[in-house]
Amino acid sequence: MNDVQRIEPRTLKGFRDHLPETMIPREWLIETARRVYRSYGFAPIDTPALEYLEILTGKGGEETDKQLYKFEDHGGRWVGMRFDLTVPLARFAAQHVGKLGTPLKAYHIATVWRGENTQRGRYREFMQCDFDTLGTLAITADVETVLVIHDLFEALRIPGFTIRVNNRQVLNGLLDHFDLADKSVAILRALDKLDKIGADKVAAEMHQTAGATADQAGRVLQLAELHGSNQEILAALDRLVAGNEKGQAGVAKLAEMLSAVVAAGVDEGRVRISPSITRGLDYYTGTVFETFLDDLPGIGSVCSGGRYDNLAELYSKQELPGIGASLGLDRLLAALEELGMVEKVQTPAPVFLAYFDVSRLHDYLRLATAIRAAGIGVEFYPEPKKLGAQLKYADRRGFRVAVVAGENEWAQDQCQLKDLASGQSTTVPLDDAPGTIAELLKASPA
RNA sequence: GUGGCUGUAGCUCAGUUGGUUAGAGCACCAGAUUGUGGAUCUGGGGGUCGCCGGUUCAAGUCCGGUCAGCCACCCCA
Repeated sequence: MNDVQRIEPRTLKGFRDHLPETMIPREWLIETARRVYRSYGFAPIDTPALEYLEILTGKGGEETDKQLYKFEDHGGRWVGMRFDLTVPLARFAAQHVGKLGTPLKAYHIATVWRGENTQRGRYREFMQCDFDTLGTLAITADVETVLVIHDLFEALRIPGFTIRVNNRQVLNGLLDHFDLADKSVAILRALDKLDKIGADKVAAEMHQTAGATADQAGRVLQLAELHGSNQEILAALDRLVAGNEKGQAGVAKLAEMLSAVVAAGVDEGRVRISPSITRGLDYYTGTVFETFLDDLPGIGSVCSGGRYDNLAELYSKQELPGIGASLGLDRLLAALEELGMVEKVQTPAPVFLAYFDVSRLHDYLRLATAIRAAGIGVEFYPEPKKLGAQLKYADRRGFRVAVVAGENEWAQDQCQLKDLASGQSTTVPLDDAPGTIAELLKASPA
């Protein structure tokens, strides 16, 4: 029995186990996202983890192809594990839009895989909570996307967050004007680093990778470096894109979106026009979003997305523009943990039932059933250990109420209800227990 | 993928120029208190010093490799 060959238990780099203390808040995040998405009429969908490799390659850019987990399956097919949820959604929509019709509003909460180097809040396996609107170019969809992000972070009770928005058309318009349109990916990528490496280095990179002249780089940077209130930035953008049709359209959309969002009741401070936000993925065409936590901007965007009007054309002749965003569940959770906003509750059931009088097993089980029938979760301790030890366990695991019943209580058809936070206990008739517990839980919400 | 830092008990960490049987706090288990937790005291269990190899009479300590974590680049949720 002791001479078996033991295998070291371990997990792959970037892949993690999830213990109850993190899985409980994780599920809460998922449930909250689900609730908010549904409240806007988004319907759940799911797609396979594996796709034909050709579906996944070349849609997000060179870099994403490098990070893709791919292999040959047992049938000799080249397959890849989904890298995000947007590309599979585009395939899904192309395949099923005939049946589902448009506009198609869907949410998708699932795991994705990227074979890149790990860091805090960056894993090789992580969960995204996407919601998307397909089949409409209307600005309403862009507006709603911001509203959903806003409602989501409000529902998550996150006090400080900022949704940064931009529109790629603004910059692309300028690049058309310079005949640099085909280099827009390289330009945007360089621009995205503005906050980190500064204007001089960005200009140098633009020259090197996109062949932009110093004057052109300067004009682009001038646009990206704008700061001030949303209105000031919009006014400045307006001047910079004067005479450029596409750029003007982009600025107009930004303005229209912002005013609609404010009209819908969003505090304008939550939404900031940020001309340097461009997103690294190649498929975005218009509006783009990134959401940062004010207290932990360094961890990066926790909810990003944008408009991708051409993505589905790779799979279908039908026009299928889309817009959506993705909550980075695992990154957000890592951030909340670091900010001390994750409560260390280790039990999903609020009530603890001590096993005390061995001869009354059936009575304990009946009592537990009655409490559960009232919609309250109960954990029954499996062993008739010393009461003190059981209460200690209940305390450590974060139960709110302990139910204690021994020989004396059973003899009188009663039980003791103990509020574990205050230490106060009351004795009630067995029949009243579920109701009284409900009141106790209501009186001291977790 | 590249570079830097780190890796000793479940957790946070000590460990002297290499030198007996590797320690502490917290956590865990038992008891003091045979029906009442979060306090105190006493006792107890738990360590292939990440892993593999090398140098040495001797390696937790030095060297190489490897795996993992963190940081930067890159990119991104």
